[in-house]
Amino acid sequence: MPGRIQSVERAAAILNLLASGNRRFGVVELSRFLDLPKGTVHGILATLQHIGFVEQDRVTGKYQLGASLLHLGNSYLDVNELRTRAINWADSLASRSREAVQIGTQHDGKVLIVHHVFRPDDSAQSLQVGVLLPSHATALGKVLLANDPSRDPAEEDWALVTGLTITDPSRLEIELAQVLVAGWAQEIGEAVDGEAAIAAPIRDDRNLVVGAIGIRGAIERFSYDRQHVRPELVALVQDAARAVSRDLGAHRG
Amino acid sequence: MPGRIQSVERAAAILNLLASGNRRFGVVELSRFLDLPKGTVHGILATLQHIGFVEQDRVTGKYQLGASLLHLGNSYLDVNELRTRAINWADSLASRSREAVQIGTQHDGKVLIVHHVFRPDDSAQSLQVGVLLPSHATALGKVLLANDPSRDPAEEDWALVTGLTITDPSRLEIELAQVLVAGWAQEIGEAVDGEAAIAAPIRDDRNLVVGAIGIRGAIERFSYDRQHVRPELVALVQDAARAVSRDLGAHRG
DNA sequence: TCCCGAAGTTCGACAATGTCGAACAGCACG
DNA sequence: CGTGCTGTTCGACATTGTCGAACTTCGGGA
Repeated sequence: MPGRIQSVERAAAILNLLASGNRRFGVVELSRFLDLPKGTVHGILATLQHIGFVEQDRVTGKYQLGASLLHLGNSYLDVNELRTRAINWADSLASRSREAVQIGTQHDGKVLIVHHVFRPDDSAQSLQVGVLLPSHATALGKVLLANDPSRDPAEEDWALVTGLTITDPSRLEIELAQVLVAGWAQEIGEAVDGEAAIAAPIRDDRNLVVGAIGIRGAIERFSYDRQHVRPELVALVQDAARAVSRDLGAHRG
Repeated sequence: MPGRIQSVERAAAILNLLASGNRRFGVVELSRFLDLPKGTVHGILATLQHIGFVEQDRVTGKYQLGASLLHLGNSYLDVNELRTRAINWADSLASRSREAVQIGTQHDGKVLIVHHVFRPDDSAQSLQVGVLLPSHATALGKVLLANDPSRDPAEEDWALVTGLTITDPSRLEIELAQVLVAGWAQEIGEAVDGEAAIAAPIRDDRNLVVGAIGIRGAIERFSYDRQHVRPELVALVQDAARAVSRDLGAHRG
């Protein structure tokens, strides 16, 4: 019988639910979400627990994600070609720009951060690898959206992240069109209050955009008028993006 | 039918295999490892690919881990109580000791790093969250082994990591006994050439050891004679461990 | 103190489900 | 142009997971 394996898909649905709120879930709660008998859900949970993908709180009986997933996620980083190739250039971009560097891929309509270099000379930063960020509010996301031919612009609805986030679809489309021709994107205070970012696309050997690299930091260092970012920084990001693309086998630009 | 769900366990076995070498695996290769028909393996892989847990190289047809796992692993960190409670104390330990801080849990006989604070004023460090380290060669691991009542000392065989790694079981047992009474462990050049580490146990509300916190850095800063570490550093680590334990609800020191 | 409700867990019958292995298709090498 | 690898498809079979009712445990009200 060809097709998807039901129990594996259900197990994945449970894991995704568990990942969706940072809290523990009960059996009946999960069974309501998935519209499945609680006996069935319990059986899957018992299996997932046995393999370490979920853990059960010994006092409340509720379930949460398990430690094995942390190691699996980390192992993914080792085989991610984009990240492997980009690491060296990311370090260099960080030291030249003196800002934090992020590398992201499109995942599920959002931006998945696969690499993060801290800003030099500043250790009070939190690590972002593995985080999913909203596409429309980040420079990385705008680059990925603008270069994604297979998306449906009408479909999504964009949530407000900060007061400055672009939520109007038509205004976003205009900006994405500009990003596409310019070859880079900016973002000023749209994702985090007081922070700005710049990003440029990374292309593979078929010249398809497979990711984006960018820098992020305080608005004051990125922009003098809170409208336009400093061209020197844009040039640094574009140089890094081109260098990574070349490493991945891209031919043009 | 109570018990484990076969297909889910098989899917997990495939994921673990894929995580075990940083390379791509073919269908037949996996089917040989698991002793399953390749049709079966292919069906599971197709499902795992559909849910984003594995990805297929479009040119070679081989499989590797998928990006969804990175996000799931990161989500695990949000619900990990040990990590949540320990973060603040870890930052403080890092700034007091001026060394990199690690927090680890026992997982599969090894040490799983769940949190990592970079050494202040030094940005050339690689992130370790999600990494599995050998127990017998690290200070964190020694603390966890010494406090694990359910392990079988005879069973394991300890691999050489550096020239200084302890591989003799009886010598290791003696050291673990000392760790247990002293309440902390050291490690000098046994995991990484030129690096030393100190760790102490973290206890939960039942006074069981659920993790360990420690610092790691260049041997020269940790020890003057390459035999004993500086007592001031040990005191800092023990203070931090006690503080985290108190946060977790532990009663006695 | 008792009862009720809601939680997590167990269990067995049923049939839907995943498994198996042979056959197919595509590629690289000789 | 065959030969030996891949990864993939397919259908029959019976193993396997699913379902839902019954059990147990816990905690809050009455």
